[in-house]
Amino acid sequence: MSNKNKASITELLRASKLSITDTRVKILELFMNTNGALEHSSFEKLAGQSFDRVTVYRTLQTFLDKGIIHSIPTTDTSIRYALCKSDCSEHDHHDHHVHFKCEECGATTCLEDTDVPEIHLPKGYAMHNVDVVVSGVCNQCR
Amino acid sequence: MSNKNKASITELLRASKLSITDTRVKILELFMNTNGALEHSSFEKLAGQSFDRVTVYRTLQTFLDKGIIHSIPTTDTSIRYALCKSDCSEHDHHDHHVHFKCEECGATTCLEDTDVPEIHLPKGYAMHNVDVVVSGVCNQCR
DNA sequence: AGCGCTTTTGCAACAAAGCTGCATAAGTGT
DNA sequence: ACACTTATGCAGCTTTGTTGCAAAAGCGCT
Repeated sequence: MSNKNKASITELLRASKLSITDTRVKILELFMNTNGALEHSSFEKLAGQSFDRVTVYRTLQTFLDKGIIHSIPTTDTSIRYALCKSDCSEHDHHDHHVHFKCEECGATTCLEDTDVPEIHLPKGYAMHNVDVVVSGVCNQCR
Repeated sequence: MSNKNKASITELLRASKLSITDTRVKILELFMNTNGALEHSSFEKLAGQSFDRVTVYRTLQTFLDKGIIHSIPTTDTSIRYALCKSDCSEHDHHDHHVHFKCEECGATTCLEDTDVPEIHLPKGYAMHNVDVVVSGVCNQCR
């Protein structure tokens, strides 16, 4: 982890009006070092026993509320989270990229450059958010 | 539940080479009576204690394997299931419609007539399946 | 209808994921 | 450095999902 990233983590937390704690810094470091989505169990594996399960849940929830991370829908029972791009915030959340889940390595990644196409709903439906999850084989696994 | 539906349930099970049991018939009835996706806890609410939790899990897994139902990704911890259209089967599964989750009533429905638009992945990615989940307010809740 | 064989079911026990309340610890502004 | 607020850790609990095994139900055959 470079000093540059450390500094930007501090900045990010401050911008969200969150106090800077070991847990939050560590979890954000993990997100930045991992190019992809993390589920809860990842944190225990990556960070060991260094902090309590409950703290991880609460930290993730806080980050969600502040728009620092977003959740990715899955067909299994765990919830995956990924860092939001810099132009997301608590009240203005635009997360219009495609999520890709690799069937080989299991990793879920955000394809930032793949736009979600426009979807036309039937009459009477109001659209707030669109999640697209593509499954297949990623460029690393072929 | 009409006799017509009862007959078609029997047919459906037979076509999938599954024996016809009370649990399977009852669960399929619940699917047919509910215009939308069901999560596990729904079955306990709708069917009461009439069968064991484990049986429900195993029945749903069997239906998934046979292509009778499909799972819908969610950002919460439970898995939702919906009936597949008649032209799905174990080996030829085409479930190219949009799923809609209403933020008011919480219901998840399949918008059979809303096609999933084509998505162009970056080079090196192979696409097997696309899931689209739109959240917003449904036509019933406005 | 009855018989044997296979498949399903129900039970018990377990594992993982997630939440809540409360006391302690750490961060923040002055 | 101090008081105040916020975050963490612990204990305990709920929900969700799984596995192994014995009993029960469904199915094909006569």
